[in-house]
Amino acid sequence: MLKVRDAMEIKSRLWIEKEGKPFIGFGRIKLLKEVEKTASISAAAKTLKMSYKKAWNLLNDMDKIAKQPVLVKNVGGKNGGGTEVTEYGKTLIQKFERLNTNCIKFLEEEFHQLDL
Amino acid sequence: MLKVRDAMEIKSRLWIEKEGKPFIGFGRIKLLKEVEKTASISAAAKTLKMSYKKAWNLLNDMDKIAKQPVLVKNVGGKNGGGTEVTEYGKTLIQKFERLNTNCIKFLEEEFHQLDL
DNA sequence: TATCGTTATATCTAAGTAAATATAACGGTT
DNA sequence: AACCGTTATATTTACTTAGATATAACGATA
Repeated sequence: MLKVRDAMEIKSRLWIEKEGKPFIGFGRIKLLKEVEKTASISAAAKTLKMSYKKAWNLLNDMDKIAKQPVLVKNVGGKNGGGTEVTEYGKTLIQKFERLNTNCIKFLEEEFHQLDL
Repeated sequence: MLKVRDAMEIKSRLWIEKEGKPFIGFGRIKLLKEVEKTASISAAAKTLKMSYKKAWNLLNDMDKIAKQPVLVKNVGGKNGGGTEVTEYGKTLIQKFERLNTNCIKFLEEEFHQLDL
């Protein structure tokens, strides 16, 4: 017998590492998307209610690990500068989100034919 | 062109919640397996280098959430007592580990046909 | 050359979490 | 009844991590 409403739900988090160090994951992709939208690290940090330092650290670590540049940062100049997400960075967002979506779908299917 | 050795690797963590509260996940299942092996919370905590309190809390929370008892705890008596994992608890271990294995396999396949 | 908002970076403070410590309760065994 | 090793629980301490704060560097623009 199947229950109509089962409060149990499967959750998952996935991320990609390079040599044991985190490269991209849920939080970094969310941040990267916000940078893409605002073209600014500080603005992205603000909307995500995250300190600028933390955002900068996350993005910088990611950029150092990536085989191609993820960000183009401009210091000074018009409006103080800003940060753009490269085409490579945009593909990272797309690929990670697709992977995550597929994983969730897979897990939902597997989980629903389980009785805990 | 495919690289022979790509240091990038996909990682995942999955867990099951009930009404927003964690039910079982990587750490709890690992602990539960150790309790099954040693028939003792304190012994399991010691081998996993975890404080008894933390182990007890994790197991107790899990047990409270489960629809059936996961543990049979004996206080006092021969050897001070001990803790046994119920048949239901054993099925939880099996099902979670199978789910996790399947998920990893799925992600590996998806990930390997990705170029980051 | 003064201004502005950003990136870049260090340092200090706070908070949340884990760990350590202590102690009570328990009930077969001796 | 005393002992033992466990479960059960509270309280205190330590630590790691996150957050706040401060400040320098930058370079187009006016």
